[in-house]
Amino acid sequence: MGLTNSCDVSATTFVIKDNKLVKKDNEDGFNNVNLGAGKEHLAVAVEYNEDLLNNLSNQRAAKRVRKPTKRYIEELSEAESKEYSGRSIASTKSIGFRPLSSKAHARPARNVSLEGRTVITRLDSLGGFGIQVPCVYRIRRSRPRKNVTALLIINSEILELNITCELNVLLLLALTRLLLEGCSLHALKFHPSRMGMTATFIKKGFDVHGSQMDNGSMNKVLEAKSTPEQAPEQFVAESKKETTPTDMGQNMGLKYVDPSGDTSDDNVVTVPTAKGGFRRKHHRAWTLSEVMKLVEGVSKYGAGRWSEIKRLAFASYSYRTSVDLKDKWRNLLKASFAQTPTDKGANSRKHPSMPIPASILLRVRELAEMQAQASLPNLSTGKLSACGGGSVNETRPGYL
DNA sequence: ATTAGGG
DNA sequence: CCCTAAT
Repeated sequence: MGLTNSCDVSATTFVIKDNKLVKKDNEDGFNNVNLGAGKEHLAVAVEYNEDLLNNLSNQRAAKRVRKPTKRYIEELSEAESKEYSGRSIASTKSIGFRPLSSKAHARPARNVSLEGRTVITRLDSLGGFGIQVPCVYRIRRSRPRKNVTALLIINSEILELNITCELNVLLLLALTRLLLEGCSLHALKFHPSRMGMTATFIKKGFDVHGSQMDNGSMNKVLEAKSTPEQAPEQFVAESKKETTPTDMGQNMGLKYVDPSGDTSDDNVVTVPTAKGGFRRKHHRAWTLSEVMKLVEGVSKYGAGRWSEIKRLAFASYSYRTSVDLKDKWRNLLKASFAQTPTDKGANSRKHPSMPIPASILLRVRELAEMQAQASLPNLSTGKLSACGGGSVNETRPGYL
């Protein structure tokens, strides 16, 4: 199984030989792992940081004070990369598949303990197999900050796979299925694309080096696509149907199903950073319905309960994070209180985005005042202002 | 993991 | 929208 990582880290190639996983260009050492046979004990787990037990927060009485923000990236990236390369060199073997102790067995448990580490997982049924996936799959819009270590546990053999966050779950699931189906892999290729990462599984018997990839006439090529904004649950197994009837089941892939019908571009623009570097910035214009949902959410659950609102009102919008909601609310607030006057340069734009209906801004203002009241232990028997709905300060300061 | 704020 | 600091 040739695993060619064309990403940012080093490329390593693996090949499957007689049910053994063999590192391609370095045939010695650790890397013979039995991949064949049995389907019973299989688990896919992804390690995740666990030092956090959510504290129920008390009332935030005063404004949180913050240390002067230390600006990130370049300064830090150097240190980070230094650390990373150091570690990487120290354990070159850990790049790619690596067998670990086979202590951990499998009866699907909530936590899998491996060499002192505890992996917190959730049992998930995918394609009829018991597969453990991380409890929390944080969706990051951009490249994951750091790699995570994924563990593949097959027949008591444990493979460690270092890949980047967004990619791992998907790939592991796809790979797992392939292995369970008894499909012998010959190679696994990764190729980054605009929309994320694409992995191609090549069935055994296909000589990658000898022929062209796109030729693939009689060869089974399986694909798995990963987009940073997609959650694993949104993938469904799919049969590719281009096989002879007898080959059924050997040809499968994973296909993404976008709930919002948005399979397309994510509007990424690169903006220069203060330190001369660049960073990517996504933009997704807020639609009116999104704004309304946000307002509704705030009215129901209260401003500040962003994760709640996200879960309950924005479940279908994978790209709106709780932070996005918070930011948008802040903007709405600003807009709703922005007093009228002379629309500034805003409307001089060519295609001014649709202004937020005054009614909504009004609602925002009401909610804002309401919540402000609620959080303050008012001394004056707070019957003072009942959030008078009649105030009319019509403006159009806000835009979607 | 979540939330508040600054940029 | 992105990023960090504080919870």
